[in-house]
Amino acid sequence: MKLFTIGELGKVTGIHVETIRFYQRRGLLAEPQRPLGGIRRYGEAEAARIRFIKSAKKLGFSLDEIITLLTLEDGTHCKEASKIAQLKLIEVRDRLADLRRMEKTLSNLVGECEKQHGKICCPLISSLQAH
Amino acid sequence: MKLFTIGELGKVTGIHVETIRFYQRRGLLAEPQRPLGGIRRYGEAEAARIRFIKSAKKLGFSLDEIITLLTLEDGTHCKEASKIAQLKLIEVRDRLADLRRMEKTLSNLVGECEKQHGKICCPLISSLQAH
DNA sequence: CTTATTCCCGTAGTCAAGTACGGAGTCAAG
DNA sequence: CTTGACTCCGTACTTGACTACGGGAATAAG
Repeated sequence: MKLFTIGELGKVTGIHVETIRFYQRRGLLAEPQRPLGGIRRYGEAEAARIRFIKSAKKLGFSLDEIITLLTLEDGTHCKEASKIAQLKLIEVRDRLADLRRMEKTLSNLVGECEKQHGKICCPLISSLQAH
Repeated sequence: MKLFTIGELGKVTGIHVETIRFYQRRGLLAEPQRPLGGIRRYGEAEAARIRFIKSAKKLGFSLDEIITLLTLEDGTHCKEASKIAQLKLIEVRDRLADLRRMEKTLSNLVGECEKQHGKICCPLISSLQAH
């Protein structure tokens, strides 16, 4: 099992070292114990956690929401986890619907745009109307 | 065709008035001409545009990206629009894949969590692994 | 051993996206 | 025709999420 320094961790995840340290302060990531004044080492689990944060951010979740999502991972308090998961699931499905509409509209647009010269061709806004 | 004041527009869209004015300054929304020192009026089109901005934000797009998306709507310069749309489409599909994985994991979690007492039950992070 | 690189940690600065404020103008109800 | 709510506009403040800085410690390479 390979161990990284924080710099290497930053490199493999594509996240700035200072940002990783910021996530640690914000409680998204635990700081491994350092061997008596030495340097902390990180494993694949931490890298995975950071990649998860990265993806969730891209999907529009705030750091606070991501903290909530990450507590689901822990496997402790399953009952509450299930409740939170249900709520998050609703949000996720909502976003999925919006994204699907957007995807459809964009792909139509790409396909049709050049054919319909001079016509109003981009009903993107209406794609997200069914609030 | 009903016309709103900015306050009413804020109410029907659920967006703070100051935020609407901020969007106008940022160029996401045109300010309708005001009748000689009078008060501006807005229609359904503006409301739709704001709802679109709201949805796109929720999906993790920045205001600058949303400006780009909105230019697609205009119907002018179809060729460039098509190019931009293709790029955005890739992003959107990428997000869709992530969201689908998250959705699947969450719904599994909700279904399975209570059955598997005491087991580690929440492999949420791994759901976004296949970056 | 020295020197360069990287780590540690606290503090401060930046940027995007709002949100608040205050004074002057407008409008609709009574 | 006044009063209260709302608009307009500019400026300033706040929040979330980083990003940079600086001085001292640790480790790796020569």
